[in-house]
Amino acid sequence: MSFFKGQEVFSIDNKGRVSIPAKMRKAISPEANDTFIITRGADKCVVAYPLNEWKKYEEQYSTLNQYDEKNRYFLRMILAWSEEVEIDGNQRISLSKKYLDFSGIDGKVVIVGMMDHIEFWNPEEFEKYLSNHDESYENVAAQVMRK
Amino acid sequence: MSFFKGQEVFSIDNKGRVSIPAKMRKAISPEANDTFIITRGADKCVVAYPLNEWKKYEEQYSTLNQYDEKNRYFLRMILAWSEEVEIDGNQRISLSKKYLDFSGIDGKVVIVGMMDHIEFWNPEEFEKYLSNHDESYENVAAQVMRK
DNA sequence: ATAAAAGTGGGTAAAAGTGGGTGATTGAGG
DNA sequence: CCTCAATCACCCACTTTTACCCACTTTTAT
Repeated sequence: MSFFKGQEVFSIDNKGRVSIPAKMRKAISPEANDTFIITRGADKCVVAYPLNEWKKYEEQYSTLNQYDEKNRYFLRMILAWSEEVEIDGNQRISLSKKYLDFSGIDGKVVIVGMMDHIEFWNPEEFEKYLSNHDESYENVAAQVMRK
Repeated sequence: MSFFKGQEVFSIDNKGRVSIPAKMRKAISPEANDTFIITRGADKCVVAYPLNEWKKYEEQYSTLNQYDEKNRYFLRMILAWSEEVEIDGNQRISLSKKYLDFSGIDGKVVIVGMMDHIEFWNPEEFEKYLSNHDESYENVAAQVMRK
């Protein structure tokens, strides 16, 4: 199982191409078959799951009853935003326009490793996100990790 | 098994022809034999099942008790609206008039991958559908994916 | 210090998406 | 039964986007 971590600031060129940081690349399982699934994050960022990690979610989705209205809505939201991309010969993926628009990414991008996936942020948005949390890191950590 | 995903905005010409998005085309199994079954969706959209996926539903349908009035209604709605089409030399299918009328599709169409099938929406109707869901995506996601 | 790997940028051939013409097929009306 | 119009299948043509290759600079490893 993959476990991504770390943070990098990389360029994104005018074709939407971003390199996958070498350190994170090492965490990709061969089962991913050089393929990522891109989708929107819960926050204002774009996320990329290696194929093998994504498949775990696919399995869950397939068990949902499509005759239920709520389930259909959920599936449409998830799936409509999802797209499969392959890593090119230069270890890059390319993000299509809708993802750049959604996240406001342009020119520079912050890449964050988040365990089973990678996140792409507009650098200013990432800054803003961090500073919007008035609670101290220690406090949140204490709450989250309470047994 | 096929797994469609993604969302595209494509043109539909005055002959009713729509390209199958290349990304979704890659998810079609060869068993589908370049054939789709078109029918109406549960919502105001047109749906297309690759032949092999449709056959799974056919099996389910044939187990339904036809002496039950509700079952008969359901089967008539599904089957009366179903039609088989083949992908042409340019990777397109053509939607006959009744589907365009039902869904209000004209000129532009939103194509959504939904696991075992593809959906075709009038862009405005799709917008409306999304905005009619007052519940936030996170909320629904939390409910649906609750273990 | 040098070689290898990582990150960045650009050119080009192929694929994808879109539109139209034509001859065969069908089906309604005379 | 025949005719004409509408529909459809097939072919070709064009534009835009994507995939693939090469090249260069910077960083890392030995």
